[in-house]
Amino acid sequence: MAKPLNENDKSRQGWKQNPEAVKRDIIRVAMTEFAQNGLSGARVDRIAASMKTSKRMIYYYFGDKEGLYAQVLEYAYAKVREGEKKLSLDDLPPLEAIAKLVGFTFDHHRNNPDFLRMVMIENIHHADYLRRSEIIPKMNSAAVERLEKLIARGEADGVFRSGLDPLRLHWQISAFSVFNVANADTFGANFGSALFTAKGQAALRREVIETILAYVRKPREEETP
Amino acid sequence: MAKPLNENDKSRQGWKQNPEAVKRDIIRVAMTEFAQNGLSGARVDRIAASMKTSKRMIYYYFGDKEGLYAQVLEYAYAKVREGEKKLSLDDLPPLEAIAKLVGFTFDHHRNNPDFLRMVMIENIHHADYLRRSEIIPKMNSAAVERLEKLIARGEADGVFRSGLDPLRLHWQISAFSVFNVANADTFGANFGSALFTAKGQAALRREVIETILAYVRKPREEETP
Amino acid sequence: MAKPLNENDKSRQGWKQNPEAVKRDIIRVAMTEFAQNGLSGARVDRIAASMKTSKRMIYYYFGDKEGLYAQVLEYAYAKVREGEKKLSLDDLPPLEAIAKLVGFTFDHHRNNPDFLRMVMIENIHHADYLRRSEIIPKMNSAAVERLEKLIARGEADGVFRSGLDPLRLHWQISAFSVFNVANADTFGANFGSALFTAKGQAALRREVIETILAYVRKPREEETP
Amino acid sequence: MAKPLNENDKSRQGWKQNPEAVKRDIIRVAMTEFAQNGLSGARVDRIAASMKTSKRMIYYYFGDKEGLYAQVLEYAYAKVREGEKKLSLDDLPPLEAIAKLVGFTFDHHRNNPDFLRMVMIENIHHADYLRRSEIIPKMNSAAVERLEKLIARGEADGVFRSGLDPLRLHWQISAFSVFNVANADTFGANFGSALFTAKGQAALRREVIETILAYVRKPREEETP
DNA sequence: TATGAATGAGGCTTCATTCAT
DNA sequence: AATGAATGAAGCCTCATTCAT
Repeated sequence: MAKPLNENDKSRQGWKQNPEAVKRDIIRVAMTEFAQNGLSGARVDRIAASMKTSKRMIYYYFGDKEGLYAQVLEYAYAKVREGEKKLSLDDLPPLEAIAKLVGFTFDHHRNNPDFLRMVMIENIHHADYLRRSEIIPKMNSAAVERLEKLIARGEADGVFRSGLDPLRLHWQISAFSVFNVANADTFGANFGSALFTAKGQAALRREVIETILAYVRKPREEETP
Repeated sequence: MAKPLNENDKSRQGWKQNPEAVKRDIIRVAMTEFAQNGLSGARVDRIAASMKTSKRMIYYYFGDKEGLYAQVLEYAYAKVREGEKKLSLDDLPPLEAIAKLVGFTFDHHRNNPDFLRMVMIENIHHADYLRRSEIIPKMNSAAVERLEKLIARGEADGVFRSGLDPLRLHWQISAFSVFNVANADTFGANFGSALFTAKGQAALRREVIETILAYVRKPREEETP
Repeated sequence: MAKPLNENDKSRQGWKQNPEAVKRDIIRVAMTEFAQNGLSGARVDRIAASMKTSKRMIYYYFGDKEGLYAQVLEYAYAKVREGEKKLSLDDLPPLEAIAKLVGFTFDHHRNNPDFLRMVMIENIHHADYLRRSEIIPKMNSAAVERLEKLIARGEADGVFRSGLDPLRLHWQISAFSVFNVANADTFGANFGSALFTAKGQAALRREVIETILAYVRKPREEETP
Repeated sequence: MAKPLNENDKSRQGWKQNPEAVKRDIIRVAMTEFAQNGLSGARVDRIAASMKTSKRMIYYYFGDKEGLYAQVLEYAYAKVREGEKKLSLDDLPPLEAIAKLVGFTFDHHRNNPDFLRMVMIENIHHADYLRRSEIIPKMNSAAVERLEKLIARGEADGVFRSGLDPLRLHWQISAFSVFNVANADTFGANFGSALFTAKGQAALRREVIETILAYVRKPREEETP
């Protein structure tokens, strides 16, 4: 009742005295700025201009530009890893589970381009900030563990090629899904944008799934004892 | 501090009066700087400090920092595309040719990490500078055309799956080869560096080739009429 | 981060509701900060971080940083002048009293380096804050008055040179005792630290006493009528 | 002829392209600012406003504020030590030479208050910048060496007390001469300004000389064998 | 052609202080 | 009486770029 509903109105300062909301606001705005311009290209003033609070708060809560960047990176990972939890594969036959996983990853990365831009920027910085994070490493085990279980099921069922490595399989799926987004601009500029239309992406998605399936699937030779 | 008067007899002051040599020197040094730090992270002063000539020459020959960056980008593409010409596939059976092509691309990208960093940086900049180049687009057709011919051969020989799209196949091969280098730092930080040791890379290389082959190869069902 | 609820039973929140104790705590902490860093070099945040109470209290009790500085200065003078009261010279022969006074002053200043740093800082500020104090001027008469009496005794006893000026004599004693502490760092850096070891200080102390005595003592020529 | 005579006219930029002149100008202006306000109290913008060149040059030539401060400190020492060379004592009898030296030092420090303010500021900083200087230590030996020679002469002539230590004697002379300037403001505020009028200073000067002489002079007891 | 000197504009960050509860 | 949150003003410094010779 007392608090104004219009959060975007800077003069209605109902969001004040709510540190978590202020920090979230800063991170949200900063993520766009960093994702678009990189660490050195980002401008603190531009971030401040888009925030509900004053520039000073960036330093109050994050210390400096790099501190803010580090937090944005953690936030980006947390959000994307959170989204991955939605996927459940346990009640599907192994090959269908693989197909679903690849399709889901492909879509998930497409839907989070800013996350992938942060990842690219981190690679420019040799993953220095990621390595310093204490929480990001904890988020990463799930994907590979899920694949580990799935491979075990597929091998037990006799539908998977033997000797599959979960980490390398994860690498392959990531390669396709990341490259599709992270390198879209240069690939498009070099070879045309056909692959990046709705139709082109649908075809690519099908093909990527098919490629992984073709690799994972047990070849005929292995079938007979 | 003081420049030696007699670096070696042949080149002593010989690079002066030779604009092309001066430009090449600048570009070579600038490529390292841009590849390591990105466009906004690169420092004109650092480039100048590593050069044989003075900072003023950068502006004399390239106008400004962005002009230099654009030239470096073109140089990077030219060098890598030049290297790709060494590969000849025509005298190999189609499947072996594919295997060789994938392996070569994987290796070639590994051997040119600075080129891939420039590509990532271009993606951060939405490929704006690449798009403005007049020479880069001309260099790119070869790869896809070569695949086109190869696919035709493979289909004619009855060893390739039907309906393969050369552009999408190029995309897949690129995805693996680019991701391997461009995302090595974050992937390594997230999942360990096992895949990036000499042994890990060899296994990955084999697997990548096998994956593409598994996809390209005509499946058993298609064999019988 | 979180303050313990039970620091120790007696003082638990006991200093609250006790404005004088809070002010003393602030002044004590602030004196260290000002003495170490000067007025402009001191940081309100650092003072606050070392206090038992919050930063807001500084402004509540002292108005602003300069107000706090002024109070710290007064406190520093009060403490040192208080210490000087311990010295009684009345029951000693005049020359011995001088020797004791010089030695005491030398020691007293050595034992209160923060006071002397405040004095130096005040000199940097042209003694502006000292001049505005209402209580400091009242504390200073004692030293000169004591010397006045002592000189009278010494002259009456015929052991002192005639025409001694108490203010100038106080100035001489101060010069030695203050310089010894206030300029120890630069003197040591320029000429080595030999004079500032325990042994060096002892020798210096003896010499300083001897110098003042040599000056104060009635020369032989004056002895005979 | 071609160069404008009016160096103060900013629009006549004849001083340009003369790095040494520019650096000297900056140092001269900066010394006033640092001497008046200390290191943290000094404002780069204020220095810039008083200079003939732009603020940017401070960073071009001195790196940062601390770098400039360090250079100013060296300049202050160099200038004062240079001035001390003017004094020659060799053709005077030892006691007269001491009197002249003390009087000269007293005057010299009075005439260079900004130097002494720099020294005080250095003491606030624990002589950190002085210690890092590579040239200041080399300037300091002269004063003590001169005293060493003088003491040797005085002892040989039988007019000096035996066992005089040159370093400690230098310390005494410095104590008086430095204190007189460095602590003038607080001493004046505490005890009145009588000692700092022309007349007061003359009396003080005489007394300081007399005090040192009284100490140095061989006492009567020592005269007879 | 070539260079060391010079710079305006704008970047990041810190500071003492006040606000809202 | 007390506090954590918040801030405007101003500080130091860096950058790509141009000038003067």
